Amino acid sequence: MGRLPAYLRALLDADADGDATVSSEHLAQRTGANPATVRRDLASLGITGTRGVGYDVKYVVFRINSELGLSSEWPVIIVGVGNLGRALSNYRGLSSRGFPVKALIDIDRSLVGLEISGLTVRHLDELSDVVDEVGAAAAIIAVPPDSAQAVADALVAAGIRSILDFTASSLDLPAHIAVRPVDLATELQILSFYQQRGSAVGDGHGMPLEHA
Amino acid sequence: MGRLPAYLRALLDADADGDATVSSEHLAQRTGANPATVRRDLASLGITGTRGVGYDVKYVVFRINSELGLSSEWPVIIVGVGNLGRALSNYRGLSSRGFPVKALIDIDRSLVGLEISGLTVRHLDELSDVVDEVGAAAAIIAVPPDSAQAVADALVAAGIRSILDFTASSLDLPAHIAVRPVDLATELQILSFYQQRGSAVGDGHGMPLEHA
DNA sequence: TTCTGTGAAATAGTTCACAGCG
DNA sequence: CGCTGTGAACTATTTCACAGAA
Repeated sequence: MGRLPAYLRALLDADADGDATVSSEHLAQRTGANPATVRRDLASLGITGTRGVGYDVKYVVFRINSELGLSSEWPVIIVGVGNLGRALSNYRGLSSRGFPVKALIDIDRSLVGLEISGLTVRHLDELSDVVDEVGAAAAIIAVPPDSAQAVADALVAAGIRSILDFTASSLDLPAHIAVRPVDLATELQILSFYQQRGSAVGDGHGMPLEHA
Repeated sequence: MGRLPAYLRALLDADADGDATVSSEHLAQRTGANPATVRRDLASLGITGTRGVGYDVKYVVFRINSELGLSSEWPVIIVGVGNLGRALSNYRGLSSRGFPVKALIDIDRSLVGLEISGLTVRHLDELSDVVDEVGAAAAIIAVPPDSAQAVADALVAAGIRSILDFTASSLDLPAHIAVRPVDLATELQILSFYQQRGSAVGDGHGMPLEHA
C-alpha cells in the first residue's frame, strides 16, 4: 500500500520526539489519511494497537520496514529431536516466512548423526559451534520439561538471545533474553473460557511483551 | 478473557510462596497487565477484594478455575495425523492439564485404522460420530493449510465450538466458534523485534502487554 | 496509608453505507 | 451488477485519576 512510507516517516518523527505510542488520529493528521484508514491499513499488516493507548511506535516501524522488503532471513535452530522437534523441523510455515530451520540439536547421542528433514542432528555439546556456523539468533526448545532450564542456559551461553519455548516451564533467564512460551494448555483454557461464555474471541496474535 | 490463565498462574505462584493475599499491582506486574485492568477483569467476574489489603489468593484461584471450567476434563480431538498431529497426540502438557486427547482424525484412508499413541485413527467422514463418542468440545487442526477451511467447516458441522489452529490460515467461521491460531512465524517475528532492540520480553504465558 | 472500585477519557476495532470502477 | 476502498458512526477496551473503605 502506497501509504506505508508516509506512515513510516511520521512514525520516525514521533520516535525522534520520544513518543512511545501514537494514535491513529495522530498518524492520520501527519499523513493526510483518515484515522479509520490508518487503523485498517495497520490491521491488514497484522499490526494491532491498544485501545485507549495507541500503537507502539518502534514496533510499527519495525513491521513496516520488514513489509517494505527489508525482510532478511532469520536462521533458527531446534533443540530436541523428539516427535515435536521433528514435526517442527519440516514445518513449512517457518522457512516460508523467513525463519529457516538450520540445525537440529539433541542430547541423546543415539540420535546424533541422524539425517532428519535434510539436516544432520548435532549434539548439545556442539551448540556454540552450531550457532556460529548457521548464524542462528533464535532457538526453539522442544525437549521434556525437566531439561528445559538446562537447555535454555546452554542456549544463552551459546549466544542465542531469542527463545520459543514449548515446554510450558517458567524459565529463569537473563533479562536481555526474549522468550515466548507456546503453551497449548493455556490456549485451550482460554478457548474453554470463551466457549462457556459463548462470546467471540480474539485473534490471539497479541503484541509485545513485558519484563522477564 | 485471555488474561485469566495468566492471572491463575501468578496466583498459584503466590500461593506456593505462602501469600494469602495479592494486590492488583502484584498481579499486574506478573502478567504484564495494568493494575486497573486487573481490577476490572476480576470485578467483571464478580470477584471482589478488600481495600487496603488486596485479593484472597485461594478464593480467586477457585473462582478462576471454575470460570475456566477447569474442574472437569475437556476432551480434545486432533485432526491431521501428520508429523505435527502425531507429536501433539502424546504431548504430555495437554492431558496433564485437563485436556486429554481422545481421538485422532485424518482424511487419508491409508492412515485410518492405524494405532497411534493408543488411539485408532478415524476418518474425517466419521467426525460427528467421533465427537459425540468422546464428548469433545475442542479440536486441534494440524493439517496442510489448504485443507484447513474444509476441516474447520466439518468440525463446526460436527458440533465443535473451540478450535486451536496450527495452519496459519485465516479461517472463516461463524461468530460463536472460538478460534486460537498458533502461529510460530508470528511468534518468531515478535522475538526478532525484541532482539533487534535489545529490550526484554515477557514471561509469556501472559498476554499482551504494557502499552503495545 | 494502602489498595480496591469505578467514572471519565482516550483510542482501537468493527460495521455500514456509498462511491467508483470493471 | 459485484467488488474494492474509504469515511462516518458505533462499540469495546484500556488507562487514568480519585474517592473511599479497611
